[in-house]
This record gives sequence, C-alpha cells and structure tokens, in this order.
Amino acid sequence: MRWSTCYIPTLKEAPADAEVISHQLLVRAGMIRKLTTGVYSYLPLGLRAVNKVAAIVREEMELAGAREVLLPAVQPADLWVESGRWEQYGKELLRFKDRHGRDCCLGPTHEEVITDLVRGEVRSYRQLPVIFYQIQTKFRDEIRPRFGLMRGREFIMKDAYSFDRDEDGADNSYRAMYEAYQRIFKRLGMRFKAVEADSGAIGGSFSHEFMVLAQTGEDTIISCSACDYAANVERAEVLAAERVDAAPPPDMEEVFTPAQQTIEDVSAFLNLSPSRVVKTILLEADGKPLAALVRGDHQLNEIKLKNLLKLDTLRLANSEEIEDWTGAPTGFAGPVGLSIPVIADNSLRERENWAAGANKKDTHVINMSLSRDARVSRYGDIRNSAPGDLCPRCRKAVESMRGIEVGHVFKLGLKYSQALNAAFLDENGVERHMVMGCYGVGVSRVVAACIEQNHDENGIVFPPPVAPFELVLLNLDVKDPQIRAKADELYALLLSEGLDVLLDDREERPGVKFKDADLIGAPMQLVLGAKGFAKGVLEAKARRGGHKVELPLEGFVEAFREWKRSVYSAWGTA
RNA sequence: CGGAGCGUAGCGCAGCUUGGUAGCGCGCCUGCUUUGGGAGCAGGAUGUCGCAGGUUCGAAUCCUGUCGCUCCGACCA
Repeated sequence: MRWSTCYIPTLKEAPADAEVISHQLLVRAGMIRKLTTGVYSYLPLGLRAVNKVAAIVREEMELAGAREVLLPAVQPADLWVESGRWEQYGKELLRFKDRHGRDCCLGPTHEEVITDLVRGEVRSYRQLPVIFYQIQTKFRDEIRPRFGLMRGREFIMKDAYSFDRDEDGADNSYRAMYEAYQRIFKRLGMRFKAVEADSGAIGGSFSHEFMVLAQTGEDTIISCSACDYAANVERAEVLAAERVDAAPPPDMEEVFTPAQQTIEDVSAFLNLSPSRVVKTILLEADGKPLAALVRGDHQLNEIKLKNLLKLDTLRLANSEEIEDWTGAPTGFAGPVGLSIPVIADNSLRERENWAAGANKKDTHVINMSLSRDARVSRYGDIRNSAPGDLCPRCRKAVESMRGIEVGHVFKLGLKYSQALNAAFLDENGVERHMVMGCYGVGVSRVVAACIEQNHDENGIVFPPPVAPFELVLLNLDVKDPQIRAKADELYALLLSEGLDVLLDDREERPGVKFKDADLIGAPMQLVLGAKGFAKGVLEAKARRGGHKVELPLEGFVEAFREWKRSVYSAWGTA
C-alpha cells in the first residue's frame, strides 16, 4: 500500500478525552475515531490491525475444530425470555421494539441464538460434538465505558460455542479451546497469563480468563510466586487463617471516637494496626439486611460472599439503611448487638481480641471477642486474596498483578440446553441435553491491550503479527526520479517477499515521515534517501529497540531476509 | 445511579468573573525558500460559540431548561 492512497490521518496531539495510552495512540495513529460514548469507527489502519488478530483467531479456531458462522446482531426477546435472561440481564442489554411493537435486543452475547440454531438442527448423538464460532460486533450498554477500545459499548468479539454429548466430551471441547487460546495469544506476541476465574451463579465446573499483563488492567490477578497457580482475585481462594492469639480478652470497653469513621482513622486513633480492627460492611442480600465482617486491612469479596450464600443479588446498603439496621450513622457499625445475620471472614478466627464499631455514634469497642460479645452466623472465605497470602496449592506466598481480560473460556454445562431444550437422542434412543461451553476473545480489545503492552514515547511498537503493516519503506526524496524509481522497485520486491509493506511516498519532510513511521508502530522501517542512495545502501531500523543497520542495495534481498529474521526472532514470533 | 467538570474552527485551547467587531497554536489552501527526526516567510479559507428559551438596546459571556461528552465514586461503615 502506498501511504498517499491509504488514509492514515495521524495527529500530533491526543484528543482530550483519551485517558489511557492505547486510546491516545489509536487515535493519534489514525486507527480509530469516536462516534459516541464507547462506540468507535475503525479507519483503514485500525481495521487492518483488527483483521490481523481476527485472522490468527480464525486459523486457531479452525485447527481446534470450530466452524465459522455469523449470527444476527438483532435478536428477538422471546429467546431471552425462554432462557430467563430477559429478566436477569441488567441494563447492559440494549432493548428496543420493532415497528410491530415486538421486543428486541442487540446481542451482547449469543448463547440463546446459537442454542436455538443447534436445537433445530442437531437431533442425533452422531452429529455431536460440534463447535461454532463467529467474529462479530457485540453491543453491551456498559455503565461506564472508558479507555477507548478497552471497554467500549460496541466491540468486536470472537465467540464460540461447543455442544457435546456428555461431560467428558464437553471437557475435551473446553481443553481444545483452552489450548487454542494459549496458541492465539502466544502467536500474537503478547505477555499473558491464563487464570482461574469465577464461574459463579452459572454453576459451571470451571472457567479460565486469559489476561494480558498490564498496569492499566482493570482486573487483579493473584499469582503464586512458586507454582503455576493463578486466579482472578474475584475467585482466588484464601486458606483459612491460623490462630495467632487465642487468649480471651479482658472485658469489652466502649471508647469515645468522635468523627473517626474510616478504618484508617479508627486504627490511628486507637493506636492499633488496621489488622486488629473489624470492618463491618452492611449489605442488602436478596432483599434482606446482612453484615459482612472482614479484617480492617482486608477487602470484602462480594462475589465470594454471593457464592457462599448462594445469593442472586447483593448490594451495599445506603446510609439510611445502615442507620436503620445499626442504630448509628455510617462509620460506627460493628458486630456487637446486631440483630441481622452476620457473616465473618475466616481471618477473624485468628484472634479473640478485636476493635470494632459500637453501633453508636462516635463510639467504638475494644477488647471485643466475636465468640463472647457478638453472634456470628457463619464463617467463610469472603475476602480478596492479597500479596503475601499463601498459595492454596503449594503454600508459598502469592503476588498480585494487573491484567486486561482478553479471553474467557467457560464451561456452561446444561444451563442453556435445558432452558431452551436443546436435546438429542443418544445411542440408546434416550433423549439428553447437550453439554455446552462458550469461549470468547475480545478482538478489538486485544488490539488495545497489545498497544498498552507495546509502546514507547514515540508511539506504538506493534509485534509483527498484529501490526497493520509489517514494514514501512520511507522514501525521503520523492521528487528525485532515480530514488523514486528505486523505492518503487524495492516496494515491489518487498511485496513479492510476502510482506505487508507501506510505502511512504508522500511529499513530506523526512522528520514527518520518521515521526509517523514510529507512531504507527510498524516493526520494520527501511529508509531510502539521497545520502544512502549515493553510498548504495539504505537504512534499516527495528522499531523495537531502535537498532539501525545499513543494508546494501546490491544484494539487498539476502541482506534484508537476514535482517528481518533477526527482527522477528527478537519478538519471538518468527 | 451519585458527585464533579467540560461543550468556542478538523484537533488542542484562550476569551466568560466585569455583556459591546470571536481569538491563539497545530492542521488545511496558495506561493517562495527549505529538505535525514513533526521547517521558515508571506498570503488565505474555515465558527449557527452544543441546542432551545429568557433577561437586555446588545449575549460566547448572565438566567432557565435540554442534549452531548469526560472524569471520579459506587470497597463506606
């Protein structure tokens, strides 16, 4: 492609609304433009990157035995009513009516549609297993879209669905997809980690998320420093606490703690470590009040709590409810004398002597024993794992890191096949429900995550497999007919080498071309100018690392191939 | 959903407090010069100041409403 004919509107400045680096660079490199909140248009360069990712995803899906389909974006409500999700799914599901007044929605995911399709087609165990996938635009009306392509409302997703005769078959499909995902992200040249994820209310037996490691990630990963255990913090199991101090405290005392509402305030005021203070969190669980206790230095994990108590809904109480249930304004809640159910984290068993709110304005209690002075209905693992906790597998310390979720594999089991009655006849003529799995890759998010991971002060540093163009050939002297002829010749040569080449044939000053080439992040740059031409060389620069070498124009192809090999092998993506 | 902020040229912004000819930088167009890391000079084009009302002789500026966008929070007990 010639730059002059490929629309690449690069920008010197980032738009004011771009917060994260990937968003800024995507806009500056002329890859995307915003239409409205969380909705972006892909310009030629952006689409090329998306298509690069999609191509690799397609290859690996086909290798894993999945077959491509394309399902409708607009879906009838009936199907969602049938699965129960018309009620269950929140505001993220964009609903509307057609001209006849029929309820419709824009597909945020396609379990209903694919299950409907398959139940109409598959009748016999002989037709199973089957895996379908599609690459398609999804719409989720997120509460707060942000970070450009990282959390858009409209985004491009590869979603796959497997249908099996039985659990074993479903496990095989799951494994095949898990392995395909490992290959996909490896081939894309990303630093990633597959982590155990919450399978929650859906009740599947297991689920893994594929996380691209990046500081800007919205997810926290707990990962063992010694073994290969890794899990989303939502799920990461915390081993039950050991008792460090079993001595019963002296009598409980009230302490006047005016305006000391946060754990930090209180622990500083009482001169106690936050780990000696009980944090009491009031929630509404399935419409009823509930108090959850964790150590002051820990964080409540609402997903674990929800799973532990098998709750459908869980939300934090508002200040009126807190006052109503505890008899004190916010900041002074505690377990003593509460008449609502109290769930405590396992760590609160480690000692007997605690400080806590007294359920009385400006008052806390010290020397509080949960067994003596309060009533705890149940203990359990309801807190977030934190660095220093012991690995549930090998008991070495875990560490925490941030990740961007780019893939999720999920064993669904019978949830949708039962709800929508997707059944087949087995070899004994017995009707059985198909065992399902679903598998997603956020294709557009992968591009953003890739940039988060690969950039420098000059712009994007694309790994070769994702780069819209693998190589930019910069002609610095387009007005010189000799050099232009040479550039054209090299361009044709590089194309015949099977490369995606962008020839910068614009009438721009060299500085502009260098800046733009860096910005759009092509892994390889070849620079042809009058100086080098006179010497019979052109300059080759690897975008990553910036290392420059001169390649001879005489015998160029061989020298180039060798250089290219070195650039690619540095990426580990030959 | 709660809180905060912003809508002025394609992009980034000033002007608004104290009402009186709509500005700056980048980009864009023309010409000359320049040409290996976002050129210089000269000339030029581009705005319903988000929209709708209101106040006023007069509104980008003040008031009301509305729409859009962004950020923060929703882990606080």
